[in-house]
Amino acid sequence: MAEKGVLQRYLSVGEVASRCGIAVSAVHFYERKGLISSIRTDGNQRRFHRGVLRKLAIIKVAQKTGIPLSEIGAALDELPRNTVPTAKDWEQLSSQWRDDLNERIEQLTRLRDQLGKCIGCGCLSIAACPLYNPDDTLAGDGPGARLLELEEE
Amino acid sequence: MAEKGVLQRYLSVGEVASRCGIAVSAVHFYERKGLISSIRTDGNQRRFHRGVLRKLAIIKVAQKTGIPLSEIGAALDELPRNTVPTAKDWEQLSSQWRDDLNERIEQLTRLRDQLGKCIGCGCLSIAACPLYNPDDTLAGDGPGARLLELEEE
DNA sequence: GCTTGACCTTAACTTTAGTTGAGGTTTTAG
DNA sequence: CTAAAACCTCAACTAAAGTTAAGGTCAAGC
Repeated sequence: MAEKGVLQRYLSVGEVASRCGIAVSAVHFYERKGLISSIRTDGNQRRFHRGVLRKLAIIKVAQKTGIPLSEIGAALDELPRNTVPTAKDWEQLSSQWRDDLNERIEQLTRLRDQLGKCIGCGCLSIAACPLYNPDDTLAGDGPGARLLELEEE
Repeated sequence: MAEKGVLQRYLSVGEVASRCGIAVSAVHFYERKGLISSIRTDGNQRRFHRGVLRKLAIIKVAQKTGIPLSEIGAALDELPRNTVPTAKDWEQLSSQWRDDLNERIEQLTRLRDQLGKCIGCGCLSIAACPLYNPDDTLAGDGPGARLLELEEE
Protein backbone atom coordinates (compact mmCIF):
# COMPACT_ATOMS: atom_id res chain seq x y z
CA MET A 1 0.00 0.00 0.00
CA ALA A 2 2.92 2.31 0.47
CA GLU A 3 4.77 1.97 -2.80
CA LYS A 4 6.23 5.37 -3.16
CA GLY A 5 6.30 7.10 -6.46
CA VAL A 6 4.30 4.56 -8.34
CA LEU A 7 1.45 6.97 -8.34
CA GLN A 8 2.55 10.51 -8.41
CA ARG A 9 1.65 11.76 -4.97
CA TYR A 10 1.46 15.46 -5.57
CA LEU A 11 0.16 17.57 -8.35
CA SER A 12 1.49 20.78 -9.80
CA VAL A 13 -0.81 23.72 -10.26
CA GLY A 14 -0.99 23.14 -13.98
CA GLU A 15 -2.03 19.54 -13.52
CA VAL A 16 -4.67 20.50 -11.04
CA ALA A 17 -5.98 23.19 -13.32
CA SER A 18 -6.19 21.07 -16.41
CA ARG A 19 -7.71 18.14 -14.61
CA CYS A 20 -10.37 20.33 -13.15
CA GLY A 21 -10.95 22.28 -16.28
CA ILE A 22 -10.21 25.57 -14.65
CA ALA A 23 -7.48 28.15 -15.17
CA VAL A 24 -4.25 28.17 -13.23
CA SER A 25 -5.12 31.66 -12.13
CA ALA A 26 -8.32 30.34 -10.62
CA VAL A 27 -6.41 27.73 -8.65
CA HIS A 28 -4.18 30.47 -7.31
CA PHE A 29 -7.22 32.51 -6.52
CA TYR A 30 -8.91 29.74 -4.58
CA GLU A 31 -5.79 29.17 -2.62
CA ARG A 32 -5.52 32.85 -1.81
CA LYS A 33 -9.08 32.71 -0.60
CA GLY A 34 -8.25 29.78 1.61
CA LEU A 35 -10.49 27.28 -0.13
CA ILE A 36 -7.64 24.95 -0.92
CA SER A 37 -4.06 24.69 0.23
CA SER A 38 -0.73 23.44 -1.00
CA ILE A 39 2.79 22.80 0.07
CA ARG A 40 5.84 24.08 -1.74
CA THR A 41 8.81 22.46 -3.40
CA ASP A 42 12.34 23.62 -2.76
CA GLY A 43 11.95 25.76 -5.81
CA ASN A 44 8.83 27.38 -4.32
CA GLN A 45 6.38 25.73 -6.65
CA ARG A 46 3.03 24.59 -5.38
CA ARG A 47 2.29 20.95 -4.92
CA PHE A 48 -1.22 19.83 -4.23
CA HIS A 49 -2.44 16.75 -2.54
CA ARG A 50 -4.77 14.94 -4.88
CA GLY A 51 -7.59 15.52 -2.42
CA VAL A 52 -7.67 19.02 -3.79
CA LEU A 53 -9.23 17.67 -6.95
CA ARG A 54 -12.31 16.67 -5.12
CA LYS A 55 -12.48 19.95 -3.31
CA LEU A 56 -12.26 21.81 -6.55
CA ALA A 57 -14.94 19.62 -8.03
CA ILE A 58 -17.14 20.47 -5.11
CA ILE A 59 -16.37 24.13 -5.42
CA LYS A 60 -17.49 24.02 -9.03
CA VAL A 61 -20.64 22.19 -8.24
CA ALA A 62 -21.52 24.45 -5.36
CA GLN A 63 -20.95 27.49 -7.49
CA LYS A 64 -23.42 26.20 -10.00
CA THR A 65 -26.00 26.08 -7.31
CA GLY A 66 -25.39 29.75 -6.74
CA ILE A 67 -23.49 29.50 -3.50
CA PRO A 68 -20.86 32.23 -3.14
CA LEU A 69 -17.25 31.24 -2.63
CA SER A 70 -17.22 32.63 0.87
CA GLU A 71 -19.89 30.18 1.91
CA ILE A 72 -18.27 27.34 0.09
CA GLY A 73 -15.10 28.13 1.93
CA ALA A 74 -16.91 28.17 5.24
CA ALA A 75 -18.43 24.79 4.52
CA LEU A 76 -15.11 23.33 3.49
CA ASP A 77 -13.63 24.64 6.69
CA GLU A 78 -15.99 22.44 8.63
CA LEU A 79 -14.41 19.40 7.12
CA PRO A 80 -11.95 17.68 9.42
CA ARG A 81 -8.55 19.29 9.11
CA ASN A 82 -5.67 16.89 8.62
CA THR A 83 -7.75 13.82 8.12
CA VAL A 84 -9.16 12.82 4.78
CA PRO A 85 -12.89 13.57 4.76
CA THR A 86 -15.11 10.56 4.90
CA ALA A 87 -18.14 9.89 2.81
CA LYS A 88 -20.17 11.02 5.76
CA ASP A 89 -18.41 14.35 5.83
CA TRP A 90 -19.15 14.92 2.19
CA GLU A 91 -22.71 13.85 2.64
CA GLN A 92 -23.20 16.39 5.38
CA LEU A 93 -21.85 19.08 3.12
CA SER A 94 -24.05 18.09 0.25
CA SER A 95 -27.17 17.82 2.31
CA GLN A 96 -26.67 21.32 3.58
CA TRP A 97 -26.37 22.60 0.05
CA ARG A 98 -29.24 20.48 -1.10
CA ASP A 99 -31.48 22.46 1.19
CA ASP A 100 -30.23 25.70 -0.29
CA LEU A 101 -30.75 24.32 -3.72
CA ASN A 102 -34.24 23.18 -2.92
CA GLU A 103 -35.10 26.57 -1.67
CA ARG A 104 -33.75 28.24 -4.76
CA ILE A 105 -35.59 25.82 -6.96
CA GLU A 106 -38.81 26.51 -5.15
CA GLN A 107 -38.27 30.21 -5.42
CA LEU A 108 -37.72 30.03 -9.12
CA THR A 109 -40.66 27.75 -9.56
CA ARG A 110 -42.96 30.14 -7.76
CA LEU A 111 -41.55 32.89 -9.88
CA ARG A 112 -42.23 30.99 -13.05
CA ASP A 113 -45.75 30.16 -12.04
CA GLN A 114 -46.51 33.77 -11.27
CA LEU A 115 -44.76 35.18 -14.25
CA GLY A 116 -47.54 34.86 -16.75
CA LYS A 117 -50.25 35.71 -14.32
CA CYS A 118 -48.69 38.89 -13.08
CA ILE A 119 -46.65 40.40 -15.78
CA GLY A 120 -49.51 41.05 -18.14
CA CYS A 121 -51.98 42.22 -15.59
CA GLY A 122 -52.02 45.41 -13.63
CA CYS A 123 -50.84 43.97 -10.40
CA LEU A 124 -47.15 43.83 -10.85
CA SER A 125 -46.21 47.08 -9.26
CA ILE A 126 -48.54 46.74 -6.42
CA ALA A 127 -48.18 45.79 -2.82
CA ALA A 128 -50.62 42.96 -3.23
CA CYS A 129 -48.78 41.17 -6.00
CA PRO A 130 -47.18 37.97 -4.80
CA LEU A 131 -44.33 38.30 -7.24
CA TYR A 132 -43.52 41.85 -6.61
CA ASN A 133 -43.89 41.68 -2.91
CA PRO A 134 -43.29 38.05 -1.99
CA ASP A 135 -42.46 38.73 1.61
CA ASP A 136 -45.42 40.98 2.06
CA THR A 137 -43.10 43.63 3.37
CA LEU A 138 -45.39 46.41 2.37
CA ALA A 139 -48.50 44.90 3.85
CA GLY A 140 -50.34 47.25 6.12
CA ASP A 141 -49.34 50.45 4.35
CA GLY A 142 -52.94 51.20 3.68
CA PRO A 143 -54.62 48.55 1.62
CA GLY A 144 -54.96 48.98 -2.05
CA ALA A 145 -54.34 52.67 -2.20
CA ARG A 146 -51.58 52.05 -4.63
CA LEU A 147 -53.55 49.69 -6.66
CA LEU A 148 -55.31 52.13 -8.91
CA GLU A 149 -52.42 54.36 -9.54
CA LEU A 150 -51.01 52.03 -12.08
CA GLU A 151 -53.97 51.84 -14.39
CA GLU A 152 -52.47 53.72 -17.22
CA GLU A 153 -53.50 51.72 -20.21
CA MET B 1 -60.51 61.55 -19.49
CA ALA B 2 -58.15 64.48 -19.65
CA GLU B 3 -58.71 66.08 -16.29
CA LYS B 4 -55.33 67.48 -15.63
CA GLY B 5 -53.76 67.23 -12.25
CA VAL B 6 -56.44 65.11 -10.65
CA LEU B 7 -54.06 62.25 -10.68
CA GLN B 8 -50.52 63.33 -10.51
CA ARG B 9 -49.28 62.51 -13.98
CA TYR B 10 -45.58 62.32 -13.37
CA LEU B 11 -43.47 60.99 -10.59
CA SER B 12 -40.28 62.32 -9.12
CA VAL B 13 -37.32 60.04 -8.71
CA GLY B 14 -37.91 59.79 -4.98
CA GLU B 15 -41.50 58.73 -5.47
CA VAL B 16 -40.51 56.14 -8.00
CA ALA B 17 -37.83 54.78 -5.73
CA SER B 18 -39.95 54.52 -2.64
CA ARG B 19 -42.88 53.01 -4.49
CA CYS B 20 -40.66 50.39 -6.01
CA GLY B 21 -38.73 49.76 -2.87
CA ILE B 22 -35.41 50.55 -4.50
CA ALA B 23 -32.87 53.28 -3.91
CA VAL B 24 -32.82 56.55 -5.77
CA SER B 25 -29.33 55.70 -6.89
CA ALA B 26 -30.64 52.53 -8.46
CA VAL B 27 -33.25 54.47 -10.41
CA HIS B 28 -30.52 56.75 -11.69
CA PHE B 29 -28.46 53.73 -12.53
CA TYR B 30 -31.22 52.06 -14.52
CA GLU B 31 -31.80 55.24 -16.41
CA ARG B 32 -28.11 55.54 -17.21
CA LYS B 33 -28.22 52.00 -18.49
CA GLY B 34 -31.15 52.85 -20.70
CA LEU B 35 -33.64 50.56 -19.00
CA ILE B 36 -35.99 53.39 -18.17
CA SER B 37 -36.29 56.98 -19.24
CA SER B 38 -37.57 60.26 -17.95
CA ILE B 39 -38.24 63.81 -18.95
CA ARG B 40 -37.00 66.85 -17.11
CA THR B 41 -38.66 69.77 -15.41
CA ASP B 42 -37.53 73.32 -15.97
CA GLY B 43 -35.40 72.89 -12.92
CA ASN B 44 -33.72 69.82 -14.45
CA GLN B 45 -35.38 67.32 -12.19
CA ARG B 46 -36.47 63.97 -13.51
CA ARG B 47 -40.11 63.22 -13.99
CA PHE B 48 -41.18 59.69 -14.74
CA HIS B 49 -44.23 58.49 -16.49
CA ARG B 50 -46.05 56.10 -14.21
CA GLY B 51 -45.43 53.33 -16.71
CA VAL B 52 -41.94 53.25 -15.32
CA LEU B 53 -43.30 51.60 -12.20
CA ARG B 54 -44.25 48.55 -14.11
CA LYS B 55 -40.98 48.46 -15.91
CA LEU B 56 -39.13 48.60 -12.65
CA ALA B 57 -41.31 45.87 -11.25
CA ILE B 58 -40.43 43.75 -14.22
CA ILE B 59 -36.78 44.52 -13.86
CA LYS B 60 -36.91 43.35 -10.28
CA VAL B 61 -38.71 40.18 -11.17
CA ALA B 62 -36.43 39.39 -14.04
CA GLN B 63 -33.41 39.94 -11.87
CA LYS B 64 -34.70 37.41 -9.43
CA THR B 65 -34.78 34.88 -12.19
CA GLY B 66 -31.10 35.53 -12.70
CA ILE B 67 -31.33 37.50 -15.90
CA PRO B 68 -28.63 40.16 -16.16
CA LEU B 69 -29.62 43.78 -16.61
CA SER B 70 -28.20 43.90 -20.09
CA GLU B 71 -30.60 41.23 -21.21
CA ILE B 72 -33.49 42.78 -19.39
CA GLY B 73 -32.70 46.00 -21.14
CA ALA B 74 -32.62 44.28 -24.48
CA ALA B 75 -35.99 42.69 -23.84
CA LEU B 76 -37.49 45.98 -22.74
CA ASP B 77 -36.17 47.56 -25.90
CA GLU B 78 -38.31 45.22 -27.90
CA LEU B 79 -41.39 46.74 -26.41
CA PRO B 80 -43.09 49.25 -28.66
CA ARG B 81 -41.54 52.66 -28.21
CA ASN B 82 -43.98 55.50 -27.70
CA THR B 83 -47.02 53.35 -27.27
CA VAL B 84 -48.04 51.86 -24.00
CA PRO B 85 -47.25 48.14 -24.07
CA THR B 86 -50.23 45.87 -24.32
CA ALA B 87 -50.88 42.77 -22.32
CA LYS B 88 -49.69 40.83 -25.33
CA ASP B 89 -46.39 42.65 -25.29
CA TRP B 90 -45.86 41.81 -21.66
CA GLU B 91 -46.86 38.26 -22.23
CA GLN B 92 -44.27 37.88 -24.94
CA LEU B 93 -41.65 39.19 -22.59
CA SER B 94 -42.64 36.89 -19.83
CA SER B 95 -42.85 33.82 -21.98
CA GLN B 96 -39.34 34.42 -23.18
CA TRP B 97 -38.11 34.62 -19.63
CA ARG B 98 -40.20 31.69 -18.60
CA ASP B 99 -38.15 29.54 -20.92
CA ASP B 100 -34.95 30.79 -19.33
CA LEU B 101 -36.39 30.15 -15.95
CA ASN B 102 -37.45 26.67 -16.86
CA GLU B 103 -34.03 25.89 -18.06
CA ARG B 104 -32.43 27.17 -14.91
CA ILE B 105 -34.88 25.25 -12.80
CA GLU B 106 -34.10 22.08 -14.66
CA GLN B 107 -30.42 22.67 -14.28
CA LEU B 108 -30.69 23.13 -10.57
CA THR B 109 -32.94 20.13 -10.26
CA ARG B 110 -30.47 17.91 -12.04
CA LEU B 111 -27.79 19.31 -9.83
CA ARG B 112 -29.77 18.53 -6.73
CA ASP B 113 -30.52 15.02 -7.83
CA GLN B 114 -26.89 14.32 -8.50
CA LEU B 115 -25.57 16.03 -5.45
CA GLY B 116 -25.96 13.20 -3.01
CA LYS B 117 -25.00 10.55 -5.46
CA CYS B 118 -21.81 12.17 -6.56
CA ILE B 119 -20.39 14.19 -3.79
CA GLY B 120 -19.78 11.31 -1.46
CA CYS B 121 -18.51 8.87 -4.00
CA GLY B 122 -15.31 8.90 -5.91
CA CYS B 123 -16.69 10.11 -9.17
CA LEU B 124 -16.87 13.81 -8.66
CA SER B 125 -13.57 14.78 -10.15
CA ILE B 126 -13.83 12.52 -13.05
CA ALA B 127 -14.68 12.98 -16.66
CA ALA B 128 -17.49 10.48 -16.38
CA CYS B 129 -19.37 12.26 -13.63
CA PRO B 130 -22.57 13.85 -14.90
CA LEU B 131 -22.31 16.63 -12.37
CA TYR B 132 -18.77 17.50 -12.90
CA ASN B 133 -18.82 17.21 -16.61
CA PRO B 134 -22.42 17.78 -17.63
CA ASP B 135 -21.64 18.70 -21.18
CA ASP B 136 -19.34 15.78 -21.62
CA THR B 137 -16.67 18.15 -22.78
CA LEU B 138 -13.90 15.84 -21.71
CA ALA B 139 -15.34 12.75 -23.29
CA GLY B 140 -12.90 10.96 -25.46
CA ASP B 141 -9.81 11.87 -23.54
CA GLY B 142 -9.15 8.23 -22.86
CA PRO B 143 -11.90 6.56 -20.96
CA GLY B 144 -11.61 6.11 -17.28
CA ALA B 145 -7.92 6.66 -16.97
CA ARG B 146 -8.60 9.39 -14.49
CA LEU B 147 -11.03 7.42 -12.57
CA LEU B 148 -8.67 5.64 -10.25
CA GLU B 149 -6.47 8.53 -9.51
CA LEU B 150 -8.85 9.92 -7.02
CA GLU B 151 -9.04 6.94 -4.74
CA GLU B 152 -7.23 8.45 -1.88
CA GLU B 153 -9.33 7.40 1.05
C1' DG C 1 -37.20 84.92 2.72
C1' DC C 2 -34.74 81.50 4.33
C1' DT C 3 -33.85 76.98 5.69
C1' DT C 4 -34.40 72.23 4.98
C1' DG C 5 -35.19 68.34 2.23
C1' DA C 6 -35.20 66.59 -2.32
C1' DC C 7 -32.79 66.81 -6.32
C1' DC C 8 -28.72 67.38 -9.70
C1' DT C 9 -23.92 65.63 -11.66
C1' DT C 10 -19.60 63.45 -11.59
C1' DA C 11 -16.35 60.54 -9.77
C1' DA C 12 -14.82 57.17 -6.93
C1' DC C 13 -15.62 53.15 -4.22
C1' DT C 14 -17.64 48.26 -3.18
C1' DT C 15 -18.11 43.25 -3.88
C1' DT C 16 -17.56 38.85 -6.34
C1' DA C 17 -14.93 36.08 -9.11
C1' DG C 18 -11.63 35.90 -11.34
C1' DT C 19 -8.00 37.32 -15.62
C1' DT C 20 -3.98 39.62 -17.51
C1' DG C 21 0.55 41.32 -17.62
C1' DA C 22 5.23 42.27 -16.15
C1' DG C 23 9.34 40.71 -14.61
C1' DG C 24 11.78 36.95 -12.76
C1' DT C 25 12.81 31.71 -11.40
C1' DT C 26 12.46 26.55 -11.97
C1' DT C 27 11.90 22.47 -14.24
C1' DT C 28 12.08 19.54 -18.08
C1' DA C 29 13.35 17.81 -22.59
C1' DG C 30 16.35 17.46 -26.28
C1' DC D 1 23.82 22.36 -21.25
C1' DT D 2 20.62 25.13 -22.97
C1' DA D 3 16.15 26.57 -24.42
C1' DA D 4 11.38 26.27 -23.84
C1' DA D 5 7.60 25.41 -20.93
C1' DA D 6 5.87 25.89 -16.58
C1' DC D 7 6.05 28.21 -12.50
C1' DC D 8 6.50 32.31 -9.10
C1' DT D 9 4.71 37.13 -7.15
C1' DC D 10 2.47 41.33 -7.32
C1' DA D 11 -0.30 44.73 -9.19
C1' DA D 12 -3.65 46.16 -12.10
C1' DC D 13 -7.68 45.25 -14.80
C1' DT D 14 -12.54 43.40 -15.92
C1' DA D 15 -17.59 43.00 -15.36
C1' DA D 16 -22.00 43.55 -13.01
C1' DA D 17 -24.82 46.08 -10.15
C1' DG D 18 -24.98 49.35 -7.59
C1' DT D 19 -23.65 52.80 -3.43
C1' DT D 20 -21.42 56.78 -1.47
C1' DA D 21 -19.48 61.23 -1.38
C1' DA D 22 -18.67 65.94 -2.80
C1' DG D 23 -20.21 70.08 -4.28
C1' DG D 24 -24.01 72.53 -6.01
C1' DT D 25 -29.26 73.67 -7.29
C1' DC D 26 -34.33 73.57 -6.60
C1' DA D 27 -38.66 73.70 -4.18
C1' DA D 28 -41.69 73.79 -0.07
C1' DG D 29 -42.92 75.04 4.48
C1' DC D 30 -42.99 78.31 8.17
